[in-house]
Amino acid sequence: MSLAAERAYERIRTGILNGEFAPASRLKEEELVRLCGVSRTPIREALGRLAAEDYVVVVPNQGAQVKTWSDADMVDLFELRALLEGHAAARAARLVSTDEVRLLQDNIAEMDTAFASAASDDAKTDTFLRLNGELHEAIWKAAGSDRLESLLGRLVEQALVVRTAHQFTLARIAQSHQHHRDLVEALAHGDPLWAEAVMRGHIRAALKFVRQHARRPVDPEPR
Amino acid sequence: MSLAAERAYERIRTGILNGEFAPASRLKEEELVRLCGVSRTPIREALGRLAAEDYVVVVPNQGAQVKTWSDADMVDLFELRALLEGHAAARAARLVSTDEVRLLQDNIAEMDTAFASAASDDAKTDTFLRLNGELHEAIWKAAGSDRLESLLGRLVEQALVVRTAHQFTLARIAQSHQHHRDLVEALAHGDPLWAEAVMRGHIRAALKFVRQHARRPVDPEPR
DNA sequence: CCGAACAAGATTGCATACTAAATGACACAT
DNA sequence: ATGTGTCATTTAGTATGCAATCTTGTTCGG
Repeated sequence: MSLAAERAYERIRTGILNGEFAPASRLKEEELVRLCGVSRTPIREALGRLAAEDYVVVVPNQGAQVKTWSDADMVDLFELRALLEGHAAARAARLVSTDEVRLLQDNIAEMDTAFASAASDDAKTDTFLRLNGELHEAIWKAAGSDRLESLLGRLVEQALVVRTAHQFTLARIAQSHQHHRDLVEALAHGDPLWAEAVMRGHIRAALKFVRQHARRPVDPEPR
Repeated sequence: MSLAAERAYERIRTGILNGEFAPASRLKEEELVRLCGVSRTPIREALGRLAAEDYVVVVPNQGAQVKTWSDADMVDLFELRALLEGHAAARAARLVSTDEVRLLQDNIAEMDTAFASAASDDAKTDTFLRLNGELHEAIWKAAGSDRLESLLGRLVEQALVVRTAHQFTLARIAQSHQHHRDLVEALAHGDPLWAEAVMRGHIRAALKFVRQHARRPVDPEPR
């Protein structure tokens, strides 16, 4: 996908992730033309890709709508994540190199530092979100399966759609950070069963958090 | 995706699955225009979707190529299948209805009949392939997760790309059929662990078969 | 007052023309 | 003879126009 289409894709995707386009809101092509500064052809290409990645649904002759996720969808999503990220953690425990372990330990240490600092809670949350993403991605990569890595990338991004609606508490971050600490310890020991168990627990805790703080499901926009 | 694009998609996809377009062969848009009888716009839409589903790779400004799968890719694919189909079988064992069990038992019985008949080996293979597909899909559906179902659909179709290269022996079909029989028994008993174990073994046996009969990987077409 | 049919407007689907990029062949220099 | 630069050809990327379809507001009949 080249320049114009790529730009449109990024722009629309970002808009969905940060809530600029509400769930179930309709995405009209002409509207997006004005927004992205490209013509309808690359817009359509971008929408097709977003549909393939489950960000939007495209109904023939009716255009695209931002996809809505039911509570059951979320449970499904996190169950799959637990299964696949657990699997990835187990594989990573077998395959991870000492260099990669060192990077993971650095990640933990950096978060420890951020906790100890005098920064605002928001700053700590931002740091956590960044380090969280880096740590998970490092584990996917260490699992040594391109397919698993890309599958997880997509699944997790879909979970991010709802995250904007949540406030992270420091307690929640501390809990998550402890999981990460356990995870890295399991990986450093090369213990697949341990790593898998911790990862599954980690994801299920995230699900519980999301469900507790869930917004009501949004009704489709009337046409 | 609407009429023209849908037709182009089906046409190209079928061509890839049945070997008309060899792995690594280049798919030029004008060529496909003549073949599918639609203009370039829906062709591009179809190629985009095929790329999202990993049938082809699209390099910007260089067009589309039929994707090639390395041996390691295949191992990866079947490992994921074992994990996810095992998971689906376990869920299905908990959720399956008596009606669905009856349909699965009918499926087994129909294959028994086909085995006992005087039909040619090819006819038996065709029947097996159909019933095999129906049985697996029934289990995915019984697992009660739309996301899992669609994920498995895509994963398994990718495995089909290599299947055209293989001759099924009657012995291989009989082995697979016995797995199916065990699977249905486990589901009828509502035993998730049993169902999952059988399914995992079933998929790993399929991997062994594919690898034993694998063609050499194809080099990308020179440009 | 409600519902169905219709018509005007809006929006998507598809084709095509134009632009930009990459490939390949040929000539030239080394 | 081989490597390199240039240019023609091929192919992909994008914009736009027209046709087909859907949406919606309105009117007419019940």
